[in-house]
Amino acid sequence: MRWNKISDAVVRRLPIYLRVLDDLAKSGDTPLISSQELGEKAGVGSALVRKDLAWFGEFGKQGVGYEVEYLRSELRQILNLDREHNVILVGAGSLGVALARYAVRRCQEDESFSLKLIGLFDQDPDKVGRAYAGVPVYAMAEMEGFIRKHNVRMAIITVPADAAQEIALRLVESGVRAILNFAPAKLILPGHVQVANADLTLELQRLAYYLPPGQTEPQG
Amino acid sequence: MRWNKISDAVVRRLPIYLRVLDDLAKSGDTPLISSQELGEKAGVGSALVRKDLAWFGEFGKQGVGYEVEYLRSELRQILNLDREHNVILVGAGSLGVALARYAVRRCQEDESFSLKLIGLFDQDPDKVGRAYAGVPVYAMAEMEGFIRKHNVRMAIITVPADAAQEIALRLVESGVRAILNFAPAKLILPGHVQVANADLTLELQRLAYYLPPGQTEPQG
DNA sequence: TAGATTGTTAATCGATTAACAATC
DNA sequence: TAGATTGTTAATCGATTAACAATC
Repeated sequence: MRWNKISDAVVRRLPIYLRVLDDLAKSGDTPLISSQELGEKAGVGSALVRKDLAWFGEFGKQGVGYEVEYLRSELRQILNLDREHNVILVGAGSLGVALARYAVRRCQEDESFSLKLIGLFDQDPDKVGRAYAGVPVYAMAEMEGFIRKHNVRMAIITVPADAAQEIALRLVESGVRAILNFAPAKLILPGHVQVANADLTLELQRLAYYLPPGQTEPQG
Repeated sequence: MRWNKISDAVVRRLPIYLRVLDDLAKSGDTPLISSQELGEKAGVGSALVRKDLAWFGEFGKQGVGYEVEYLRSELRQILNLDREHNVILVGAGSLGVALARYAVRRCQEDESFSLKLIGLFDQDPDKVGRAYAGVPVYAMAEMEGFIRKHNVRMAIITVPADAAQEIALRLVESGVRAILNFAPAKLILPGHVQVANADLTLELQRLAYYLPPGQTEPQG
């Protein structure tokens, strides 16, 4: 199956639906769910739920709803989460290592996670050869070979902002197609590469907008 | 100044513009910038740049452009980044600690960051009393008092998913108005509270959609 | 059958882009 | 003045919601 031009807004909601279905499947409460209920749990209108799903097929039954297990399995296929993907992380600083632990734990606990972190990369010779959460740290020079050897298509970038663009280009040239970027920098990459920005600074600064402009010091 | 109904999409771009202006101010290359250039550096159309800024005032000069320093200072005011905000972080696990280090470093390096992490909170009695990146860890029981005493309006949540909702409610009841949530859980909170979700799992799963459905194992 | 809920079309809403008069 | 670029209005584009016939 290949779907032409599904909008990014739609794709963004699919993992949310999947999470709801995963929880439901785990609890085993109900074998069926309506677009109404699924919408409520996902924080989305019921019409939008139906429309999103309808892009990919007819998964429901009129008058009945959606079979939880069936829809779950379909969503996993659509998201390519029915098989594992090898992932690497570049930049084994404290954030990188923390994310590595997080990803490894997630992989163990969550059946739908489907992403396997198989290598960390770092400049620092002291870190190379070590391992965090069971994932070895390799030297930057080995990166391209490693990506090709293990068919890595997804990477996480946690290097400083001024190194991010260069690293991203090296990743892409070696075959990486999707990047989760934590560096506070805009990556300029070919259109066939998907980038998700996890720029904490931007998020925090944006939140500050909503803070009432009052005193910051203690009132007492 | 108070602006009624500025859309979230607009607010989201303001920190991006600010970052461009900060870089420009630091390099000192040019005292003026056009909406065209600013747009290019921010990854946004020039018309949209002008429209976004026009919501808040008339900051440019026809035929000339925008004064970098002036626009920068206006944006900082609009985003409430012209004064420091006290921030706490709940959940001093490896991710929490890594984010703490990140925030502290950011605060030292980046003049426009304007957020000061003043406390970590954790359940684990072994962690309470310690400090990471110079920020002390407090017991959960002290949280409400601390928030009120230090007038904390913003918080970062890095606790496990099943604890997130309860923690969020406690934060909000004590006066927190903006939350950056790393827990993979949808927070249900009163409308006056702004939540930014940094749900890594959702981002990674969404990226998997774009991976070509080929073999995951080495081709060799 | 009667009641419920899907898949889909049409209507609405909101955000982005194009265009241009105003003006520096 | 002539050239450039803003601020703003109108046109376009896309995403969400409402409504309903089809059908389980």
